[in-house]
Amino acid sequence: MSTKTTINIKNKFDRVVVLVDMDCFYCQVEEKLNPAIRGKPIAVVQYNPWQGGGIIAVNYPARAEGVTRHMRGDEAKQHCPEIELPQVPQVRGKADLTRYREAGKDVADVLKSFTPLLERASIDEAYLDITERVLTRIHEMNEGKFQLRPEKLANTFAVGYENIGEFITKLSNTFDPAGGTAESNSQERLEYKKSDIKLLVGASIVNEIRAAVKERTGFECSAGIAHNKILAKLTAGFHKPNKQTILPINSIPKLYETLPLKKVKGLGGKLGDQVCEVLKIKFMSELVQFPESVLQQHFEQRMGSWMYLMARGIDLEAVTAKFHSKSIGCCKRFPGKNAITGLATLHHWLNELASEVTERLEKDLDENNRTAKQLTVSYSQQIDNVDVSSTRSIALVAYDAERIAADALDAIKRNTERFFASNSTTALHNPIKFLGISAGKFEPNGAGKGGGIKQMFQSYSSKAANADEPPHETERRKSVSGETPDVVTELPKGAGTSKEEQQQIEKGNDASNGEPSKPKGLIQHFLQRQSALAPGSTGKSEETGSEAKTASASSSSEDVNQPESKPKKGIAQFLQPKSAINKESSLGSGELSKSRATVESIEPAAKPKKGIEQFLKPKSDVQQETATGHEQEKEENNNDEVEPAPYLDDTVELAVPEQEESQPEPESRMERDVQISAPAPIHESEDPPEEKPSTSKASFVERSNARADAKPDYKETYAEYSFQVPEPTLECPQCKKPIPEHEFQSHQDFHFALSLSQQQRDEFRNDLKTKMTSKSPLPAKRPSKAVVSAGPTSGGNGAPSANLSIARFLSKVSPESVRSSSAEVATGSNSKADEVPEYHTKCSDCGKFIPLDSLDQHNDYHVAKRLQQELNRLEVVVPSQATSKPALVVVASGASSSTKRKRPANSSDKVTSPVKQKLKPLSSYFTKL
DNA sequence: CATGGCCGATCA
DNA sequence: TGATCGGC
Repeated sequence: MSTKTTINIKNKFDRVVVLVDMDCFYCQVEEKLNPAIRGKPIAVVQYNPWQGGGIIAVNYPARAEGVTRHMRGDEAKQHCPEIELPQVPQVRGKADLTRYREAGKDVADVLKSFTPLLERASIDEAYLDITERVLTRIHEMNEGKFQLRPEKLANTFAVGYENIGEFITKLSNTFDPAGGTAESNSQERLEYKKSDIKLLVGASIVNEIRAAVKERTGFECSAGIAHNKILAKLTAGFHKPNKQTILPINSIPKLYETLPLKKVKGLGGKLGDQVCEVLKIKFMSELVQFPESVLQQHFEQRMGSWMYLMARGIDLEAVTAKFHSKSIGCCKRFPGKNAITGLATLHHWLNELASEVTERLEKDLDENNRTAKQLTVSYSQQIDNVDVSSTRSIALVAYDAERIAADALDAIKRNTERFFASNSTTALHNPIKFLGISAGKFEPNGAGKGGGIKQMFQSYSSKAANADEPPHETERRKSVSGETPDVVTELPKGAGTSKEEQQQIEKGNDASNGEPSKPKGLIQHFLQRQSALAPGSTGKSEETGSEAKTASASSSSEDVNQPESKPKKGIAQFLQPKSAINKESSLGSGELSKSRATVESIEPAAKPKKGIEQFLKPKSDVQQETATGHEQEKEENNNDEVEPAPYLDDTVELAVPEQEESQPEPESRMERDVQISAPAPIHESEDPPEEKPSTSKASFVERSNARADAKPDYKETYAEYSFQVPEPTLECPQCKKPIPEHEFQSHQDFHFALSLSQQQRDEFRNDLKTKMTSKSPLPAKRPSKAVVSAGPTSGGNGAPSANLSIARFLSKVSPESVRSSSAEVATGSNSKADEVPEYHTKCSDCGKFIPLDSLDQHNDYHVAKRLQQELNRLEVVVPSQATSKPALVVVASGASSSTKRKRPANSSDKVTSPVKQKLKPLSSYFTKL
């Protein structure tokens, strides 16, 4: 229970696991926030003043111009002068990510509406187990209630195939004369085929999911669809942005041949280096030769087993329902001369950090009905030019910023011998270069009786001082941890699932769990025929309490395996046996399939080595495309993304994927079905007539495939939404401009913000300055509840946060003066001048040209910086000692090689796409141990 | 001076 | 529990 939940190995390929990954998420968020920059090259930057700020996200237009992460803003401008560089908002002197967190939650909400089996992996990534939905859909297909039409698979790719049509063709072949050896072999192949069909059907669902995300949030994402989390994650990266990729089982071996081991999720760091070094290998494919015992002996038991299975495409980790973070924290670095050298400064920053966590904790309390019980303070100090980091955990007794800050300070003091410099009561002995505060160990609150959540909080925070039990320990708690029968996925402890959420999860579990025999008879219609053998029903989930948790997986295998006779239609028809022509032959990979027990005893089935190779090989040239290729056209299309969807006829070809030589049988049922549905609206966009003469020969998928690899054409892939009607606009009563409906509210905020008096901001600044000169960084105690409403809150830390949501609009100057001042500046934008032009003005402090709408933030930066330096100066200077050095000296930097956390040096080598490179014969895999 | 904040997992 | 690592 302490470790991760895993499924039974019998179900290793039974799940449909999806990783949804938002494309350059921060950029999209900024784009949505500021429509004026939509479609332009964008890089999101934080801490602007130094070298243009550090880039933390780059959108695809900017990537096409060579802009990368790791660059500073200035450098990006050199590569791409027209680039927009929106900043991460700063609050309390540090980057504030709430904007992105909220956007991420919006996305997650949409995802959750598709399945409760959602695991948020980061702010912009989530795993979904959609096995249940897939089975349902397959059932519907068999009953003729759903048709898998080509447009359902727009922007879908399959690893190892030229296009999705080829993959479908492959699946529709009823028998594989190819490898045609042992029965067990064909049995296995049959199982694989069933599994991969689930992926295909899953892809249609994922397309709907992504469309829903786009529709409801405006954000685009990519997805990987595979049988487990690791592979789904890996696969999601093969085609982006705004596309999705399937990883069929039989494509795994080939993929692995060119896949550097270090690209696999748990192997990206030191461990991966070690593995490569010890085993003298580089690619995933080379891993398969080592017995489990050897791997275990080199890399720990658990890890060894994991690697052993991963080498065979197996990852048993379940997708667990996890929506909320288990901890809420924030931190800040103080590099170089920014290191904290005085008590007051330390106190100041602890307060800032504590304020932020408190604010977020209160919000979390409201939303999730839980309270954190533990506080962890982490910090690093420089001792003899070496960074030493420490963390201490203490009880979190109240959601009170000052209390938290005080406790944190106390913890640091307690754990630091020689905290103060000699002879001083304010100057620190060791400069602090990093500070972090994090709250965790959440426990659910009782369902507040009658009262609102706020009362609950107050009662808690007031009595918490003595008792550290929350007011009511409750019945809800039981349902979470206790009695739920065999859960699919265990709920994270302390995930204070509130309200409907809990029910939803449980419902999901029931659904997947409680129905062992669902609608039977699914795809086997078209499969069963040639497989006279009764597939031994795979294990059910009941066995092994700790395993087999993913009931979805087990039930799925059940379903598929039920022999069944039913009126056919749906996919049965769709994928009906087409006559012989299957070009691809065997796809071996015997190893992949066997469970651990059996694997080692299996002979390396001599497989014909053509098979996979054959359809994997071409395509290489496509990805060679240089970034400069399709630039111009992109620029033009930029802001009028909505285009008619020509190429209707292309969709038809989905069913008739172009094959090198033999044309697919025109008579095939599959094709007929597809043609019938062809007139439906499609999701593929226009296609410039440059490659592959656009005769009906090249299928649309193929072209879009090329597209995918040729970066500059990212635009066209946005097409799946291109048939959407343009959003209606409303005229703004104030400025008379047409505003897209969904922007209207924020546009109103814009005017509201402008109308706010400037003095409000000035008060804040004055307040800061006051604190600075009075050397009292501690704000007056503020109400325990986070300030939500605006209004001239009297100073303190509450003020900036109150303005946060509209901060970016606040301007020192009135709208009129904005316009008039525009003359004196260079406008960085080249765009159509009629929409919200960008004005810059010169900062009196650093001389840089700053966009007006971020001038205040910029000024705040200087103020905060001065505050910090002033504090440091006062403290360093005060005591008698500490002397000879000028105020801010701090340590000769030295080589500072001491910095921990170095990054893998070669993070640059990329695996663009699996296929590529010269390959060893397939047989090299099955040499077995 | 310099990816900067994050978050989670693992191992002792 | 704390130190460290991995990854976004």
